[in-house]
Amino acid sequence: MTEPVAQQLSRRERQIMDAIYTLGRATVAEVRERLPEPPSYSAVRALLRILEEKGHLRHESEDNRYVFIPTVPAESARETALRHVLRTFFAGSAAGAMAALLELEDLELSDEEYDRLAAAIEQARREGR
Amino acid sequence: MTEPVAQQLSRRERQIMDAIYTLGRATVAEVRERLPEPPSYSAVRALLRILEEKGHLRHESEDNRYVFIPTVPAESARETALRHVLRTFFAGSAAGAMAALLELEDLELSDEEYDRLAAAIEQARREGR
DNA sequence: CCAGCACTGCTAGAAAATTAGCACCCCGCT
DNA sequence: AGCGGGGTGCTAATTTTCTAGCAGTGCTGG
Repeated sequence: MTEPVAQQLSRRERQIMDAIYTLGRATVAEVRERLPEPPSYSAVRALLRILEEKGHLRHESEDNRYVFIPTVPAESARETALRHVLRTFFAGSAAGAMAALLELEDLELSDEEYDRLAAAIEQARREGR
Repeated sequence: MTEPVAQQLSRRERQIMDAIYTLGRATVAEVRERLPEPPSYSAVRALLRILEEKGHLRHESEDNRYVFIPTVPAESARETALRHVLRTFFAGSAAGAMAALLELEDLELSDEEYDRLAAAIEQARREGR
C-alpha cells in the first residue's frame, strides 16, 4: 500500500505532485496556492489523501498540520521526467535535449556554470558514456 | 477555434498528444498502438476529435484516412515541455538539467556528439547567454 | 451488384476525477 | 468554560473524462 504504483496520474494529481516537487515538501495551503484557479481547501485535501493512498506521498505532522512529502525521491522523479521528455520529443537523444536547452532564449548561465558543464561533458566522454 | 487553448490536457489527451509528437504525425491506428492498454478504436477516434476541437491537432486526409498533426510545432512543444521540467524539478536551472542528463546511466553519446555539445556550450558562452 | 473491409461521425452511458459540505478536533485566548 | 480559527476525515454529488456502439461512406474484388 505504501509503494508508489507506476500508474499515470490524473490532471490534478499531476499538478499537485509537481507543486510538491518544486517545493520539496508542502502543506495543504502551500499546495493550494500553487494551483491554477485554486479549488477549495478540501478538494486539495482529498487529492492529497488519494495520492497518499496510491503511495506517491506520505505526510508528517508539523505544528499541528500535515506536511506532505514525495515517497519517490526528487532525483528519481527528475530522471523519470527527463526520460519522458527525451522519449517523446527528442527521439531518446539526450544530446538533442541538451542542444535545445542551450538554445533557450533566457539561458543566462554564469561563467562558472559553463565551466562546470564543459568539465562534465569531458568527464562523461572519458567515462565512455 | 483553431488556436490551441492553453489549458491542461486530461490524462488520455496527454498520452495521445505525446504519441503524436513522438511520431510526428499519426493515424488513428498508429496512435492507438502506442497507448497503454489500447482502448477501442472509436475511443481513440473520439479523443482525437476533441483534441482537434480544442485546437491541438488538425488532420489531413491521406489514402482515405486521417493523419493527425499537431498545430503547435514540435519545437515549441519541446520547449514548453523542457521548461516545465526545469521549473518543477530543477528550480528553473538549465544547467542543473543538463548535468542530470549527463549523469544518465545509458547516455551513450558518440564522439561527434560530445564535440558538438562542447562547441554549443562555447558558442552559448560567447553569445553571453 | 453487392459483400467485406476500413474508415469516419455522433451519441448515450459508464467510469473516474474533482469538488464542496459537514462534522469533528486541537489549541490559544478572553 | 466557551469561543474562534485553522486544521483534519469522510462522503455524496457534480463534472469531466473516457468508452463502446451504431450508422453512414467509399473503395475493392468476386
